[in-house]
Amino acid sequence: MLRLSKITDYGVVILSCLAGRRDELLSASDLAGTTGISEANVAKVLKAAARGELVIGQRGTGGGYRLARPAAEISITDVVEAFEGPIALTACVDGGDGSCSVESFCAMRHNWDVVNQAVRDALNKVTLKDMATGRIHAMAPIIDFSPPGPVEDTPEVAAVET
Amino acid sequence: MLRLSKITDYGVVILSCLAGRRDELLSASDLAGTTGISEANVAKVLKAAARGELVIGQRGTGGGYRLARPAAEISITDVVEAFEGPIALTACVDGGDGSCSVESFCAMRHNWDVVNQAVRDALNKVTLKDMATGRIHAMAPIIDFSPPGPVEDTPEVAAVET
DNA sequence: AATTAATAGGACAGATTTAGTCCGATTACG
DNA sequence: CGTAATCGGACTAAATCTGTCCTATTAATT
Repeated sequence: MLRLSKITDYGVVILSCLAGRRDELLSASDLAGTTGISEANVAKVLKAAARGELVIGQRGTGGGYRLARPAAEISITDVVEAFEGPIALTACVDGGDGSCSVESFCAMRHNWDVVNQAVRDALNKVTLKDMATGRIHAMAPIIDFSPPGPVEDTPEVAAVET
Repeated sequence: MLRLSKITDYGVVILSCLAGRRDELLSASDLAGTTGISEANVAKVLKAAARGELVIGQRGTGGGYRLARPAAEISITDVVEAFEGPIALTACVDGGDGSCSVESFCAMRHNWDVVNQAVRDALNKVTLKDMATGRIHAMAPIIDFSPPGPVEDTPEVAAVET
């Protein structure tokens, strides 16, 4: 079901919370209070986020965390990839090792790559700022795969060939 | 990493294989031979696919499976949802039960819904026929969230408001 | 009628992954 | 020097996934 782990789920909530308070240092326990997530989990999430360079931690008395970049420049793709690694819907993607038992079928690999890219791009269009404040109103996600011919309904096609 | 379970992964391979041979009855062991997936797993996948009404099983001698619909009418969304249930990136979606500890933050729920829909739509554009034979060439997945204004670059916007 | 080839449904143990907690080390401020 | 924080990792329990097997059921063939 394309599930995200809870850590990532928490991450989006916590980072969105930080997004609203740019330039403020919020401690893990502050954020635990605000979000209702247990302090231990908030800490875990923030440590991971710091490693992923999404937030910057300030140690010591009065320390805390703040976003490493403006909220509008951190996408859901960034967050998801920081917590869960590269976005890929199938195991049959990264390094071309022989993990796929049936090489003949791996013409599909190319197609998966493109599908993965589409998902990545979709998530990339939503930023922490949107999650925190905005309201996403509509989307027109289009995967065009008409072989050589003209594009069906989107005039501007971002070629994603791998 | 937005991982699909292996069963679903197998499912796409196996169903794509069936997609090439419309109107033929292929047994589980046939497909195991073709795909290199163990017979037990192929059987498991096909049983699930039959329950999900993606394929139709014919019992008895000479029996086997065939796609329930033309390959071009079965999307990756269909397959994924058949094997893994509804596509949703966060737990905070279905039935509005109070599983989300922080109601105040669930303004995000709306945004997640839209993101989920975008992913669903992206996967919906790829069919088993494409996976089996075609080559997806490009995609332009767009999530537009400019609040009230006109759409950025796609003229035809499928309004996805929940 | 018996046999055989196939799907249908589910039970099951083992392996893997995830979730949540906790402890010690490090850093910075007063 | 003590306190308040981040940082890094270890650890256990729970949940999930994987792969296999067993037993029905169904249909064609002999």
